[in-house]
Amino acid sequence: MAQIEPKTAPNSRIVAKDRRRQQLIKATINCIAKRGIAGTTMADVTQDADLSLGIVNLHFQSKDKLFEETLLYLSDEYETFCANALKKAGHTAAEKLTALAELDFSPKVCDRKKLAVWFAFWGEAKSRPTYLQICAENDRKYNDVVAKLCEDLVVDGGYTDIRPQAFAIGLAALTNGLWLDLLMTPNEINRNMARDISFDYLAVIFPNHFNKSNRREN
Amino acid sequence: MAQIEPKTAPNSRIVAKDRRRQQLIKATINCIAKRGIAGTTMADVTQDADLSLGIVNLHFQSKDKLFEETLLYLSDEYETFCANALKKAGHTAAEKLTALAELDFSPKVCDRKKLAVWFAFWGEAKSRPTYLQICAENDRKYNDVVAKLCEDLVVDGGYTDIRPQAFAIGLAALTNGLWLDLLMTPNEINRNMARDISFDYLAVIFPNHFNKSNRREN
Amino acid sequence: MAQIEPKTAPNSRIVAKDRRRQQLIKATINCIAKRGIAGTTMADVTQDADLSLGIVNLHFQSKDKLFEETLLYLSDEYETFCANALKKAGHTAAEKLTALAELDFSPKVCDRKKLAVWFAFWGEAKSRPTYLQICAENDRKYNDVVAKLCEDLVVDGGYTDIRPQAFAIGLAALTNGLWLDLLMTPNEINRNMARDISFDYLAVIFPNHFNKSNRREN
Amino acid sequence: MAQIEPKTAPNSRIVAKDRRRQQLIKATINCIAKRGIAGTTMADVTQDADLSLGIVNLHFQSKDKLFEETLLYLSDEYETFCANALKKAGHTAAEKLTALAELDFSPKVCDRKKLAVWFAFWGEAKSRPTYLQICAENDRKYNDVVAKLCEDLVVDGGYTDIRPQAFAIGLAALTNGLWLDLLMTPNEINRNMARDISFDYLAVIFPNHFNKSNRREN
DNA sequence: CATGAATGAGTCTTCATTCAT
DNA sequence: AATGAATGAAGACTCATTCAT
Repeated sequence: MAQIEPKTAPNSRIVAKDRRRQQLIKATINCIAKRGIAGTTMADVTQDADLSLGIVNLHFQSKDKLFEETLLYLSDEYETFCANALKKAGHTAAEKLTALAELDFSPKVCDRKKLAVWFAFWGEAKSRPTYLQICAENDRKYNDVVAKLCEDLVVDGGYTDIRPQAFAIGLAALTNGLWLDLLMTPNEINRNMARDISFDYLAVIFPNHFNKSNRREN
Repeated sequence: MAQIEPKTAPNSRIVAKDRRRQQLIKATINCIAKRGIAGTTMADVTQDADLSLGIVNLHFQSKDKLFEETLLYLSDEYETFCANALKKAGHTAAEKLTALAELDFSPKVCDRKKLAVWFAFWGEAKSRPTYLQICAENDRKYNDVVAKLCEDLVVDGGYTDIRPQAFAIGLAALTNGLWLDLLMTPNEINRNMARDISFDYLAVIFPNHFNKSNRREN
Repeated sequence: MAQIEPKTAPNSRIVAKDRRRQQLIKATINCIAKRGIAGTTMADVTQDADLSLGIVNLHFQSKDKLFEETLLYLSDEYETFCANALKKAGHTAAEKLTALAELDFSPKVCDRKKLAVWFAFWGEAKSRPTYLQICAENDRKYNDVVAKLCEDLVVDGGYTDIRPQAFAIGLAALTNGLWLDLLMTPNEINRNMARDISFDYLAVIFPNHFNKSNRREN
Repeated sequence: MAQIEPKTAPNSRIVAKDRRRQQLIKATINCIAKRGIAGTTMADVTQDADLSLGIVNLHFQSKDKLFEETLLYLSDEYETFCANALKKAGHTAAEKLTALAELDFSPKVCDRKKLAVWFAFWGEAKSRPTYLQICAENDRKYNDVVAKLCEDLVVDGGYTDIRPQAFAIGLAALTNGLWLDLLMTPNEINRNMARDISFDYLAVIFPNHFNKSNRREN
């Protein structure tokens, strides 16, 4: 309360610069979700951010760079979400896996706007080595975490015949596929249904650790 | 006179017209795979097809229409593949399900070029109602077929606690997610590995009908 | 007279293409003379040519290329003028040198519009390697021709103490310097005065072949 | 109080201001030589001067004004060089003419950087009345001085048939033309060669006052 | 005085579409 | 039916200039 907000702190300039960049990245996310990558112009982005047209080339060198940094932002944000979810979760592997799965279908990760942007970038990845690289790196990290947790479950639950890497790939694939459904057919599937399908997958693989949801109503 | 001139046969014009359209659609697929939707120009497409620049607007009204028809072409092609696979398959639901799963990871469906184009369209779908509609319709048809087969299996195998719709969504999601992996990280996963993951999913859901693959080498 | 102008000659397309390029180069010369290199926009050029904005990038790849080809055009044109002048001139070296000097101050070479463009390019040459190279090549050719003629005069006239290369450099330098005066102070010097100064230079160097002009009125 | 603080001395501000202006003009000369007039931005100039971007519009009103003042600076500098050269020279017209000719090919006048800037301005002069006026005024002053010296030589040497104005124009033209060669083809001509050609010109015009250089090696 | 982030008019360039041939 | 030169709207990017700090 009595604390003075240092408006003229020594590094206020740098802070402001970073804030501008974030502001532009947020606007870019909005625009890509609304208009797609092909349909998003610099004018769209700067108007959404309520800033002047020339500002993007001041803070990013080019449109390409802005888009790339937007993808990096999403990637970093997701990684942070995962790290926080794992930190807050209980100590068992099952609890951690649950936390990750819950995260993947929580509003802050799984809203149509963000999903649209992810798929927009994935859609361009084949023809954009930079996008491809960022996405692949992202995948790898997630798979490593999940595979590790799977190993712990296998040891703890006495499962046989489970390959952690394949399981991790499968779980991530299922999640991504469900996200696609949420993006494309929001009237036929919602976050809760998707989460249930995901947990059911965990339940059939690790019956000793997860129970099948019997919910038919969502 | 009595000579048959196939080139001027009554409906040869229509055939030629259709051939041109196909030629352009194939070129469009090549170009989108190579350059993405945003990066594909009319000049790219017509050069790839070895045709003149003006021809697209002659056979399709516009670039938008060409892209839309390209998506429709892919959609129809996939539907035809499914129909043929089901026709050739044995009469049991398990055999039919197997045929579909094999199809999804067969070279003619699951090559990186085509996957790239599918994801390119999915990436734009949120901001393009026409794309969205075509994709959603596609999904619906596939889900209906799979759900129906699932019902048969449930009846036949005495499974309880399986919701056919959710299973169909899950199987499709898993497939789409695995396609994404094949597109993004072709060095870490290949068609056979993906197919095995898919079949393992079938095996844990329907243990009486499918066996887990025990292959560790692919 | 009875000859039919083949409007649809087999190579009419190519002819047309070349004509467009010339049209644009002519317009570029006009614009550079009027507005300078820095002040000439693509819109200026295409408006002057009464063509559409996009046409430059159709026939030349870029503004830079257009300017470069404009310089090449001027260079080639001057070379052709020289060749023709030498062809038409008498057979003696003095006659040929006279023809070149007359050419340099004739209306078709020495009008303020063209001089302005030459100096515009020379002004940018230091910072534009391509311009520099074209101009240097141009200089070299002219010097070689003049030096050769000078050698003939030396032999013929029994001059001693004349270095052909230095003379050629001097004559060209004088011409270029006079052009600068014609460009900058057209009220104080005109083509005839400049030509007389040039011929006086020839006369003092080769008194046996050239007479000093005694004109005081121009 | 009684202490003299040079930094806050009565006119220190004006001095500092002038120093900044000079600093910026020097930087402008560097940049124009390196990048040309078209290619020189305010950012280039201020970076070269190691000053902040906004400072130009503080000390000069605009880019145009900065460039204009740069040309004026060069013009004034040259005039000062001439005045000093004439002051230091002997009392005869021949000595004074020699001093001017030496100056024109001395390192402080005749280095490629400065020549590049002169030609850059001359190249824009046709389309920039202000540049044209400054350059023309410059020429006029130089011509007047040289014509006056020429008159003295004529009287002193008993030459006939020499028009001082034409001679002055010719000498200046030769100098400017040689500068162009030094700028464009530095590998084929150097300052000494150019000076010799200039002095040879003096020698053939005023054989009683100047001797032909017989140097063949430079 | 000095700074440099911000602005936005101005430019080059691209490219879908048209249309004379 | 086919061609490809031409068009011009639209977009990315530059950069002189402003102004809050």
